Amino acid sequence: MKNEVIASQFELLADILEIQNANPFRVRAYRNAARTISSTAESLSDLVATKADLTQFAGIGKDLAKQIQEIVTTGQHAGLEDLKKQVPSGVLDMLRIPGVGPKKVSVFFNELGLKSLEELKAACEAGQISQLKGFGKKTEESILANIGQAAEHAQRISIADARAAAETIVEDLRKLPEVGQCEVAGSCRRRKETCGDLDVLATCSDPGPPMDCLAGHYLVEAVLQRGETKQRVRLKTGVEMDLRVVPEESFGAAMQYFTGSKEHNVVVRQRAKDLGLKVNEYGVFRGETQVAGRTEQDVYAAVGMPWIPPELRENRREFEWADGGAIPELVTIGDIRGDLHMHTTASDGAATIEEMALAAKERGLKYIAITDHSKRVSMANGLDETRLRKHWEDIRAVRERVKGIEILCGIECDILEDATMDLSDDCLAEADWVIAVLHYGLKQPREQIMKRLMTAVKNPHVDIIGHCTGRMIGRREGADVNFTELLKAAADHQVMMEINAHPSRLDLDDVHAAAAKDLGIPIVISTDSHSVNGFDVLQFGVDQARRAGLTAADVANTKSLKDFRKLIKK
DNA sequence: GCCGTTTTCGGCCCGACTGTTTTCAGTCG
Repeated sequence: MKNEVIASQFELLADILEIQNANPFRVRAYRNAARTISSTAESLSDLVATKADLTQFAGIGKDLAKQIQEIVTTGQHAGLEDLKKQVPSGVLDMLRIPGVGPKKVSVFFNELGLKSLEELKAACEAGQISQLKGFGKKTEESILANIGQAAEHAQRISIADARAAAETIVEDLRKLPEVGQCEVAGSCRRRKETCGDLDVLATCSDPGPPMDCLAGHYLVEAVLQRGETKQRVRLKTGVEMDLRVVPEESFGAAMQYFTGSKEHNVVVRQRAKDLGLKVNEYGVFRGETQVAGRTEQDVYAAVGMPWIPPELRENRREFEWADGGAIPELVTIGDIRGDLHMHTTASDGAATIEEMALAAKERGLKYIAITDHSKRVSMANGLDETRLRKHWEDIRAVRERVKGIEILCGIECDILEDATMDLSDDCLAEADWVIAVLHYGLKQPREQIMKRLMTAVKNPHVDIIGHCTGRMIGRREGADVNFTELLKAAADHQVMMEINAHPSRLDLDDVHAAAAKDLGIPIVISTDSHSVNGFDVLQFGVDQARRAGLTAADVANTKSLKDFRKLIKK
């Protein structure tokens, strides 16, 4: 059972308890637990099987440990099943309507007996909602206007789309003479792989000009809220953006506050409280006196901490590192010297070997591996052994012509559904660099997926596992991988792990890349380029590595080719 | 429901905006 399955049961439990007006701290305990569980690299299923102590995890106590055990061993949660009988799922759907929360849903369900979005819509149209105490016409209209959004799936956008939109708007706001500083905050600044909404901060003595600029921006569809300091808009892509305008002396505090994550900030504010201080978006205060706020460095210093890179602000290990006085010096894009996953016209790429090599050289790379598809990926014109050997000859010929960059003869070899490799060992043995990947049969049961991955890891010629789960973010789930088993085997067999930099893959994710690092497994950040522009995605892979707390020393392709080769097992 | 070098009980982060109200509750981030 995947950790996400357990986490989603706790989320559901929290939703129902909220509608039932349960103790809000109890609700939060369930949400915290859900978050902890889904961001844990180890499989709770496996931990339960080995009778490990689950209370080792923050936010999991005796009671929740027992509940997890029940879910894992019986496949369900009896308490949750009871609660689901009391609150129909259609009632929970109402929580997804913007502006509608548990209190309002509770009134709709308990006083009007509404059990679905359809019934709620009909009640609004009949004017029943505005008759309720504490409700008025505006609420009724707002529900009607927003109920459609609840029916759709809450869509998060990729970090690539998020950055493109947010950075465009920030650049335009900065052009205003009245605006001082302007920056992207929120999950986009933390480089989370997807963003639910966007946050932008600006300093300006008068919030009017930046707000007017945003309201009239070509990317903006509608203004949803506008107050003294905060404006909320919906972009034409459907994603919402908050603009906050703050004074200069509060900019650092506002950046800290609105970069989040929420969980990180809870800890920061708790620590401030312990020191007799209060942290809000305007600064750090002792009583009425502001003691910090102009820069983020000042804010962290005031609560006794070094500045923490935004990518680490998830309340995972950053506080432990800060307390130890050693925040890791995270890898940067400038550290990357080689790219070890790319395609050419030999399979499904758009550029020739030479064009890719020249483009890579122009970007300052010192070495690359050409890794076209193997024959199983027929759709992508994958190579059989005869074509592959000819392709490698072509690569060697390009080596002679293009100087100043080293080119490895590689292959992206499929791990077939029956747990054999798509190419023979003899063929793989001739390669400089072998990436093993899953493309097909991603929905196979966990046992078979693991059998396939273990075949690859144990193969003497496989150097790295590429885009480990095969997920496409927002489009399809990845394979059910037992990471504890896989990473241990990779460490034992000297197999590296890839962070695929494509924004819809970013696989390994941050949590599993951190787990790989802990085991000493070299990580390679690769672009999986299919054209000369494909190299542009490198930053997203580096960002994922930074979120995992990786330094340049943890990333194999920051090394010279000579030192990189020492990490290859053969 | 979790958690504890002031604790096993009594805490659990903080403020803006909206809509409904005459001072605040609900929602959101």
